[in-house]
Amino acid sequence: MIDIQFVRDNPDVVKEKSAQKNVKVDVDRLLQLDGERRELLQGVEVLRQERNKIAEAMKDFSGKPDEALVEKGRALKVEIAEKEGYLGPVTKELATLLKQIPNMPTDDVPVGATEEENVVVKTVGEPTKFDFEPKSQEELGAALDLFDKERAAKISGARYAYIKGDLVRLQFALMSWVTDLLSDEAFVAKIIKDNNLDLKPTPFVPILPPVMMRTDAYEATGRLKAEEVTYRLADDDLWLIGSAEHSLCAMYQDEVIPAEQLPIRYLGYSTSFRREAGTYGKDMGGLTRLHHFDKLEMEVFSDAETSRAEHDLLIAIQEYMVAALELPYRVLNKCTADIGDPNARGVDIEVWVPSQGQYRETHSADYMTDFQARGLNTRYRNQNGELKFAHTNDATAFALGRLLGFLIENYQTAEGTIGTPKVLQPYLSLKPTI
RNA sequence: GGAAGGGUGUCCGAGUGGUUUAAGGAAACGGUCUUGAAAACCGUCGUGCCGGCAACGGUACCGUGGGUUCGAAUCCCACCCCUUCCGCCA
Repeated sequence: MIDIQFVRDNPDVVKEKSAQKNVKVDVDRLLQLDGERRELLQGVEVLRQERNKIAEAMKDFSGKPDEALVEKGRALKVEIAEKEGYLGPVTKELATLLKQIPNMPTDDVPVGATEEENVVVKTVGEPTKFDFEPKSQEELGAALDLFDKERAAKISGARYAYIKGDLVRLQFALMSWVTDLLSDEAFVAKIIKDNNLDLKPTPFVPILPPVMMRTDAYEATGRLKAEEVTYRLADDDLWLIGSAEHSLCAMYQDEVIPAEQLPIRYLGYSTSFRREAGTYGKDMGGLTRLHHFDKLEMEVFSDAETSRAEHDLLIAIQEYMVAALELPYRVLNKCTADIGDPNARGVDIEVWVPSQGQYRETHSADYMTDFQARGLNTRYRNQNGELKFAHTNDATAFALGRLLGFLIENYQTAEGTIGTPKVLQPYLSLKPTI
């Protein structure tokens, strides 16, 4: 949620930046309601003050009530109820409009109307070359018996898979590697130093979050989409999370975090559930787009002063990990239309996919400033003793399903087997296929 | 699924109609004492909203929403959540 004071002070900025995000908002109506609400509120508060004065006076008459005062109190009660009746709907509509306003993009977010206008910041490595005809992940999967979508379709439907054998071991190796890496303070310190960031080297705490969330908490995160996007367990008022980020960012709802505990860095692991409605026919092959996939996700709570550096840290870690896997990749600075409503900034990393001859998204990094925490009422007390809304950042560590498919394509050999990335070799002692 | 207990400030916890401006304790912060620290002692210490340049004033808030009352943390109704025990169970 945005700060209403910001809207009052900068209505034109809000209009302009909302439009850049393709979000329709009625700022004029919002401000009109805000004015009405304040006027009504003052009227009500004056009456409440009178009522409180009567109550105060009545304290002295305990035992023998003053009929005149009682009568005045009765009249006030009716009047207050009437005015409060006007206040209710105005407050409600105002809240609805306020929730529709997206976070303001930072100045270094390119303005664009569609994802076509995302800006490629850099490209690292050359598209993988093969001196043989490379196979697609579907072909590799079939040849090496790494996943089975036909049987999954029989029992669950389209967009499900049985992931098997060495591909499972590859996933576990990736998970172990990343968990060890990010839990290591020296590693975090190194990335901070290499990127000239002014941050504490607090390591990431591995965490397994709940995969179901209540409606109220989910809504507060700003991440709950309609039932077309998120799976709902209607009988229990629960939703299946679309990312570990969703239950991680809600962890400190209605809490005040002591400043010395910041930053809090988590490495969450969970299965991510997505209905993928509206994507019929898209990415039907392989493991690129399934109804659920396992994902390692970084989540950071920080103060306002360091949150942008935390964002840069997460991107640097992402790059480090993709580069360590020796995958060709590029980094995109997403344009205003492509970052989410709660985002102030968003960066994607895309990995080269040989069978598609293009880069495909495997990572994203989201910088929310205090927008998300305001909705969740997650605060911290700064050194001056003031309460501030926390700043949140999240970023993909690895979206395993999709990454596994892209990884095996890049690592395939002329013999039809798959090589093992160097960094995973301590975790993976594979024979024939990998 | 059955039964019982409970939701109060950063935390613990008292509080069954008006001196609640929420007792008391802890933590935190400031000070006294001390070579320094600890301890002890003294002091400060809730949040949101509205108005105000500010000092400050007003108002709301004791799980949520209704209700009773001149007046509700306190009484009534509904709901939500947590804990414990039983049942089931990886």
